Amino acid sequence: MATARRERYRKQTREEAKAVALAQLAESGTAGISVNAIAKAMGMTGPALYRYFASRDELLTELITDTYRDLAETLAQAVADAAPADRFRAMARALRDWAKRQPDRYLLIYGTPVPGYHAPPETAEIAAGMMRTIFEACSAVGDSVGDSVGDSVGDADGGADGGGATAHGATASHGPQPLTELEAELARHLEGVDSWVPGEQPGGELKGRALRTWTRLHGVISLDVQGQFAGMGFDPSVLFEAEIDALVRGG
Amino acid sequence: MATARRERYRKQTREEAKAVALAQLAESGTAGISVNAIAKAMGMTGPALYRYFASRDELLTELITDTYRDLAETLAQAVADAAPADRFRAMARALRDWAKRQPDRYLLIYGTPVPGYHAPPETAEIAAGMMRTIFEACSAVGDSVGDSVGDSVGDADGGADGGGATAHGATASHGPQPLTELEAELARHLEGVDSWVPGEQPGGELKGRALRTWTRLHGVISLDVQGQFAGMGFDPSVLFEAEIDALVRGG
DNA sequence: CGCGGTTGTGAGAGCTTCTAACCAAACAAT
DNA sequence: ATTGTTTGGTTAGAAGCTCTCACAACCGCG
Repeated sequence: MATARRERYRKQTREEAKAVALAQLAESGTAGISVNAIAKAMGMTGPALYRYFASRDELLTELITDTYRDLAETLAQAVADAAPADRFRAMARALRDWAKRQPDRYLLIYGTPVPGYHAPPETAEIAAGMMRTIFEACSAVGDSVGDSVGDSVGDADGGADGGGATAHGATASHGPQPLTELEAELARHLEGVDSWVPGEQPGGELKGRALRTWTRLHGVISLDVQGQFAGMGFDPSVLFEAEIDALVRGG
Repeated sequence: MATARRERYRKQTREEAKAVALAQLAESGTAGISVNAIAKAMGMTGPALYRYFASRDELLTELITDTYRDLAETLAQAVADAAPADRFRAMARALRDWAKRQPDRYLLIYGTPVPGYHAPPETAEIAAGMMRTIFEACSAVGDSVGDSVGDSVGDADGGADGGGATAHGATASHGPQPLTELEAELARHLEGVDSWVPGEQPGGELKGRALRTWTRLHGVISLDVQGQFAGMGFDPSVLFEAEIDALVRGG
């Protein structure tokens, strides 16, 4: 542990740079993040920062993975802290609260993808972890309410082929972008989730419920965060709560 | 009529520039749109284009309003063409088809807002028109199914104050950004919609249904278009249809 | 102490938006 | 037909960006 000082200092300035970048993101959007400006704000010249980040994209990537991790942890924490009966609501509200507290970071991961940027493998892993948390919360709602209606969303239209290499083949056929390694990774993680939920068939009811939960919550959160509700004369949080209720009722 | 040639030519090159910009958008995202590159592709130097567009932002704005108009017309057309009983499904499918056919344009209006960009007044007007179409489709679903359950989403939490200057005051209090004229305009249009639907109270059941329709459809479409479903081993269109069913059933 | 890797600097290439000055062609009017 | 004005295009240049390179300064280790 001799030269640990160097590394500590290095990590420290990296962290500082990311903090400044986050501030720039908050006030000027993704495109407002400038390596030069960050360096200047830190009291050094532009090219110096390239000793710490290979490129602007690498900095953005790190910002994104950090954000993913933060959100995933927040959600998991909310679920862990809540009583089993409240887990679903706790998860949903934690998601919205987090997004409203830092809209730019929400848009950073769920907004328009950065031009040349392609998500690194770590992202898929963390995203899968988040899906796991949502699954957990969804299965918790079953405990408190009972699985009521439940149309299977996964296997209607010649739907989700059984286990095994499911996602691999299926995705390659209809997916807009080619199947990358990270996506295969995510698929593996999701299969793990499928088999992890007791008594849950791949593509079954619970998966559909989790998917709907994800898309519906994202629907109101993303529109809200982007200000699309502005001037419409209603409280987005009321709409959000209504969606939670609908989901709990088993829609 | 005399100098109409000039204007015709002018409009023509503006249109050509926008077409090239759209092509650039499709392959490089929003940030990939470059005035210089467009001009070069049209066979002239960069600054020449500034005779036609005051700034890059103005070009983007025009792209956005065009897109809004296109989508609004597509939706309205789909609703008009369908039998009353099928109007809701037709509207929803038209929305998704349009988005899947040109993902970048969908993200252009519903993705992360462009850094410095602020929507022009026309946008609000067209957006209100789109909401009208959704309303129309939602009221049509009432004809074929009956209004079933229906929790009022607009007026729970001290909810939507009655008519008059509703949206104005309400939005200023909780909206993230300040109330601009265009937002007030949108609010007025929405109030018009409220009173336009026969027997509908402001903030009533139908408004909640339309809002939920919007957010849910956007939820699955936006995640799909951004490739967030990649590698998950299911068909997004099945999920979309399931959401349509849930909405029809009165969720 | 001295040696070596790490960190910072300034210069500069190549890109961007956008302004300024200048020139030519097309239209309008006397 | 010869003016004058408006419009479309050019090159030059400012200010910004990312990113590379060569060089100097420092910090820690032996």
